[in-house]
Amino acid sequence: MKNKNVTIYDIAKEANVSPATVSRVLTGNARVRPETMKKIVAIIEKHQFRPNELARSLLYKKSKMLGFILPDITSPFFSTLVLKSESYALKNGYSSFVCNSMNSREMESKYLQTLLEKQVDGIVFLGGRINNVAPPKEQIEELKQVIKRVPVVLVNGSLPDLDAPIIRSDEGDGVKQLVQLAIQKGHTKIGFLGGTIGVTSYELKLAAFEEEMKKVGLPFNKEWIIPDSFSIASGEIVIEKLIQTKEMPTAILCANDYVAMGAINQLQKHGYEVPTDISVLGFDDMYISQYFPPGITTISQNYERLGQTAIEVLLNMIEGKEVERETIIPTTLIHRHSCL
Amino acid sequence: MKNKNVTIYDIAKEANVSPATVSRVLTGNARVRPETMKKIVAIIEKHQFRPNELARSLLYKKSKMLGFILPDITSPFFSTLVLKSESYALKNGYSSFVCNSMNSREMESKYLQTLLEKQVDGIVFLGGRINNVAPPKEQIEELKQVIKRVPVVLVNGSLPDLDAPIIRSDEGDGVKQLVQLAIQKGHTKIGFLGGTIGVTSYELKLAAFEEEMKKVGLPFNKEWIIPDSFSIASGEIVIEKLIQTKEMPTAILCANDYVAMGAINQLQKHGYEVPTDISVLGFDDMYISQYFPPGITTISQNYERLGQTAIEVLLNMIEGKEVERETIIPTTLIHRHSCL
DNA sequence: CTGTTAGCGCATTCAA
DNA sequence: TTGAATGCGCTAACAG
Repeated sequence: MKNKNVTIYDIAKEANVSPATVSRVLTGNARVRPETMKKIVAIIEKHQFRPNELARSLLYKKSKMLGFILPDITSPFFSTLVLKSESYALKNGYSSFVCNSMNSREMESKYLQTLLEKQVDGIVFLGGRINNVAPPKEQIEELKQVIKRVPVVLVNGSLPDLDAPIIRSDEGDGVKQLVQLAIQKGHTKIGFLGGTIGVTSYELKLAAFEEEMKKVGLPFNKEWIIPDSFSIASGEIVIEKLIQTKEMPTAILCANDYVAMGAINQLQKHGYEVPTDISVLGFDDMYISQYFPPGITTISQNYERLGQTAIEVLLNMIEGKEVERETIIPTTLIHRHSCL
Repeated sequence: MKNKNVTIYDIAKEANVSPATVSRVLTGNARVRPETMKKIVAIIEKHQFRPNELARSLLYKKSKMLGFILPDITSPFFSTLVLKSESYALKNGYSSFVCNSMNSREMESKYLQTLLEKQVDGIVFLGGRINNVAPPKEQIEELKQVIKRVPVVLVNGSLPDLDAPIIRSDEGDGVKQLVQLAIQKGHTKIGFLGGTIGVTSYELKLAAFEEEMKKVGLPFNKEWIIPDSFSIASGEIVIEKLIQTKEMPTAILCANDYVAMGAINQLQKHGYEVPTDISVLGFDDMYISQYFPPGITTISQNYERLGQTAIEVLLNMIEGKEVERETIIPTTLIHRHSCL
């Protein structure tokens, strides 16, 4: 069986001191006579004693734990963001719970409760309900209750009438950069493919696309706006539909790099070469994108800054400081070879 | 400021009962008069009261928390595995800490300590030091100390002389299936590319490759064994080297799908068509692999079973049951179009 | 069925 | 500089 857990009492007894003194050397919050200290430290080492953080948390009313709620860690966007955030949180002494909701609202609720019960000091919410254009009232209400108890930050999303700080990358501006690039390369017939209707990341990008197209006086052809979802398979589907149209665009913006990959594949199956016959632009700059032939021209979200800022804001809230209601992280155009 | 946390004492006072009674309705471990129950439940609802799990953990000496130590959640292998594991853990009432060590031994050590202090009930260790063929003694020793305090399972790795259960997928058999497939397609000149020397996943696969080649009496040409690492870039590098050899193989096994992708790209740059000129076989069956032209023939590790089994074994250990020292999960050949 | 008490491991008063 | 006592929030005896 496992070692019975050794506590400060055991250490104290062995050192012939009181538990309080052991606690003092552990925290360093009070002076201890050097010899006593040395003796205690030796015994701590000997037993490989580590203080029970749970007990401390109970006392301090601070758990030094953060929760992340996200749809699916398997998606490069979320995994990269979590990686950066977690690393920054650790630097500040916080451990991270990762909760995959699988995009289910019930799971989100369950995890919200669990995180509350575990007494996390803060929650980072990504995707899911905060990406819905019209979320049900109960879902908003639930989160409203949560933020009364623990600080929450929203990344790349929002919820109407919810007073929680938002950290988001400038997706709209990213789309505009893409449109500008296409125009600069001489394209005038530009489509927008993929993305899920009702999901903010799609609606936002589409709105920016329409705005930019109209601003520069280019035709906004509804036939070339074909939503579906954000997967590779979706990219294929969307090309099948595009091919049915009277006329093909010469450049297409895709809702993300997955859609772009599916699109490129499917275009080639139909004999279109990318970028010579048609230019394809992505979004997100996933790890594979630079290698996916011919190399996808895309927008990089600044994951490091996005993650770090989210944690920064969250920690500030935890410390009771005032924080920005919304922080926008710029996006960057990555030139590669899928746009000519 | 935040709501002062309400406790069972507050609930008890408001309901004119003792804290113990409130606790009883919370746990359901003892009968409570229906009316009392109703009253208490109402007050709990009213305050949205949730019991402090930290306090419970302190009492039960069980935190219902699990820790995962892994190099990098951004890698599809790890993220998929974590996703499956976490979901299964949750079904059993456990929350999951995810710790990205970035393949640094110091980070692994730090996280090990943190997890111990947080009183996790068990640890899943993936990659990092347990994937080294010859790890330093201190690293083994450290883990030996850890397993004295908390159950640990090792996934797809091991540490000499460490008494911790191992769950691994049958990588060796996977390689053999690949070799068999190549032979069946008429190949006799087969190479093995990518992978990092000194990392078990490479050494293991290479050994299986050599064994199988010799078993069927095929030439084991050392020129066609070119290690590097497990990245896409590595696949490109490795092809550059392969092209320098006197003679090209007609089929290559790659250490994983990333290497295969890089290899396919680079081969095409040199005018080799996959699979008509050369067959390329991968390993891991990542999400992109089916879409990466021409569709990568590869080996799927059964992530769901791998993850679930790891958690199962860990939970059994936590409950003090005897467990298998080693569990092997079979791998599956996925036929696609990169092997002709 | 319900209340009282004690203790999980720790840090912090307050005295000495 | 050190020790004794207290309480963080909860549950499990033990009485009643």
